[in-house]
Amino acid sequence: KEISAKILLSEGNKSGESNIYEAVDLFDPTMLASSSGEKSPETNTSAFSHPGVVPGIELFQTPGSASSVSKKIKTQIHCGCIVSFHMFVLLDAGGIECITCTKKSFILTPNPAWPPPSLLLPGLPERIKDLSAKNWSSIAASGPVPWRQAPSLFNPELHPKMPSEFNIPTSKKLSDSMDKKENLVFSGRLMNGGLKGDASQISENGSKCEDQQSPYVNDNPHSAILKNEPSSPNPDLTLNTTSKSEIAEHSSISVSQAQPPAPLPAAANYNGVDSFGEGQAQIGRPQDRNQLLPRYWPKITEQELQQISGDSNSVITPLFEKVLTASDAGKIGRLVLPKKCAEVYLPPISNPEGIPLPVQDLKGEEWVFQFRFWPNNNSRMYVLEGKKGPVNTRDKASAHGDSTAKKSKPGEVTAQHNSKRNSVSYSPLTMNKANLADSGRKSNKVVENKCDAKVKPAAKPDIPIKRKNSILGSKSKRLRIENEDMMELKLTWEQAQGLFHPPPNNVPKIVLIDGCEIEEFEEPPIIGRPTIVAKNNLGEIIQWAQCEDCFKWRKVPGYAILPSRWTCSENLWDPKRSLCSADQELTLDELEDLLPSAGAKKMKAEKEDPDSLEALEGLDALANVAIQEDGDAYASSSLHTTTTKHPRHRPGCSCIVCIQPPSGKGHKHKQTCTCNLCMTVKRRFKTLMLRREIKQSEKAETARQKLQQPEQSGDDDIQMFCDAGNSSSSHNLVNGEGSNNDQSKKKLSNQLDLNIHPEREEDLSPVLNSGSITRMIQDGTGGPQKVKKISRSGGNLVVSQPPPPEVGVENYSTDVA
DNA sequence: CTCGTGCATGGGT
DNA sequence: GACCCATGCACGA
Repeated sequence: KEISAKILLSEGNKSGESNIYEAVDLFDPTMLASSSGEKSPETNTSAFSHPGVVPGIELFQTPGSASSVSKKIKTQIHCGCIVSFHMFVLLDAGGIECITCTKKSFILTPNPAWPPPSLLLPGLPERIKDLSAKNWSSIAASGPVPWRQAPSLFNPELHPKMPSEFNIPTSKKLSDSMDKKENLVFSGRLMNGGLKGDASQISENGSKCEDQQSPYVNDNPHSAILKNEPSSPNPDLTLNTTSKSEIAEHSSISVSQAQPPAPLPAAANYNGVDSFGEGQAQIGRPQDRNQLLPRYWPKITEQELQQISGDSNSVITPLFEKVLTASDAGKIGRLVLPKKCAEVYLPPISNPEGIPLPVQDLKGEEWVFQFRFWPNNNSRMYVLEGKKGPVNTRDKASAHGDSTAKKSKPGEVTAQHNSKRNSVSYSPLTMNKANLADSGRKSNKVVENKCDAKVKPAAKPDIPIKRKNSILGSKSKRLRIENEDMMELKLTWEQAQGLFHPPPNNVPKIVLIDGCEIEEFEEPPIIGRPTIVAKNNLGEIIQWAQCEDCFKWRKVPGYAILPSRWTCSENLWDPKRSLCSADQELTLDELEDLLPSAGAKKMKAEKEDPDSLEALEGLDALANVAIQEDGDAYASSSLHTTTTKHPRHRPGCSCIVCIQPPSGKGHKHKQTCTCNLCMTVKRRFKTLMLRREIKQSEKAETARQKLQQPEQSGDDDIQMFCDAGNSSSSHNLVNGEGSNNDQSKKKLSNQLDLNIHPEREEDLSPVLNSGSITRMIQDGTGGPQKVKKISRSGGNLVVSQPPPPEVGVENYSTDVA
């Protein structure tokens, strides 16, 4: 109830020499409490607790001292009357008139630029309607009124906007704008505080604002106006012809918007030059207000302005107003400024760093904001930074009804806020009503979030409010990884593990977690070329490494750590085979035995035991399934799938660590295991594979057609070697000898993996593509690009279908991704 | 672990 | 479809 942390910023001074932005805070717990008809401020201690009560900022300009202004204009005016400076209006057509004469002429000369009477209130001259209650009262009000209070009446630029403001919104428009407008409304209401009723109040909720309505709302406002009651507080003309309920039903926006509470003589004043008495001759920023969306138009009332200007001699020109969002009011201390507002009213900045912007609050306290921008989508986002102080101060004050400035703890405020909200502001009914709940939520969102995090459960709302941006909500899309991507991630990671070598001379610490031995190294691993570790005839540990150039496998000592790119020429240990021309020591069969690839295993398994093959596939797929299944935990599972560190895993866990023991020490689940987990995995894997096969057959068909094209079959410059890792693709082939191996060629021709969509790189089948650490090597010979996509996992090297020439190989790095 | 910063994202206009 | 802008979030201090 108590907070409208409205920050009012004033710009400039009379001379226009320097623009000093004045932050004026209208917050007044007492006022607000009374305005909302609620309890004393002491009991309403939270910030933004009222639904729809939102903070806002307004920017004002202070061109100069009011007193000097009044001297100027307290002279004879066009109509011949001599009036005080606050008793006149500036005419659309130019010139000024005293209030009395203006009233007469209103009736006689409606403004043709205005909307047809049908859009307005029947029976009222349009012009009078535009003279909102506030305007009117401003004009008519007694006491010092700054020059700028000659309202929009005399600013022709404002008029084109007016028709839209008067439009009775259709249902959608109404509802769309309801919440935002309500924010304004509430803001306005709170701004008004105990001052006067505001027509806009009614718009939010008929009942809610009854106690605050101006008498003119219910009574005959025409008479009020025609009577020219100086004390008339913001009577709202547009409300007069309808009952309150009707208003509440369908016209809140037009009400709140129809009469900008503080219509601005915008153009005449923004340059900081006192144009008073000089009509429209001095137009500093002619583009000003019309460039802004109406929602940024200042809504401050004259009374509020008076309050702000107060004793100071400055005259304040509202520039724009923004209802603070949650993030604006959050503890980050950043306030996003509407772009147009920033560009129109604030000093131009070219450096993202921005400039310091001195700002004064209502109490005269000075703050320095950093006015800056962020590049954003070829555009800019303007922000005020460093507002933490003022905002926190407001929080504190609002939370405790204490105007002394102390740093607040968001949590406190939050808790109070929430409990307040629960007890008063929100009920299911309320929340269902129009957009009220939305607006309320909006204003409260940041607080809610804080609450969730920091406040004891008791403070949680009774009514669960679905957090729009919950982790599972729309905002989490960035976190979502498509299943296939997950598999790719998992496999890629798995492959990457193969590139890691333990740091030399570093003895691992063996950690036992749930029976799994896990090696821990103090030093980070070395990323090197993956090799196949084996034993020679003497039982010594050796490694088989594949040459980057000729793809032949060379024997290197077990302790050797090879660079990620390694060729025969670097084979220091076997000079005989330090040239690519040298024969490969291993036969293909030997290599097949060596390679722990799924492909190789499967080829054998297929012959021996179809069932075990299925089990093998099932286990291979288990990781994928685990990832797919475990939606919430996918991140952790995908990240931990192949690491040997998984402190949280436990028996029964379907994560990869539980399924696959570290360092190839055998399966935790045997291939023939028929436990629930394995059976589930098998079952699901079958489904998965079935789907894939359907997909693949479609793609294969397409690919076959492509391959049958002459230019494709004749131009085989591109070869892609791609590892299927331990995926179960049966299309893959171990290629031990390179392309000059007849057998391989035969296999290659028969078993080309046709999963790749010939047209699109991203269409690579997950089975084939996933898990591959690819290396695209661009042939430097020019002409048709020769690409070899090589990838390995666990020493497995698989040849897959050559991609089409149009694949953008230039984009691929020649380094390991 | 918290906080600040800067950018990215995506819903809304 | 372009733009705005509220806010999420990665990253570094």
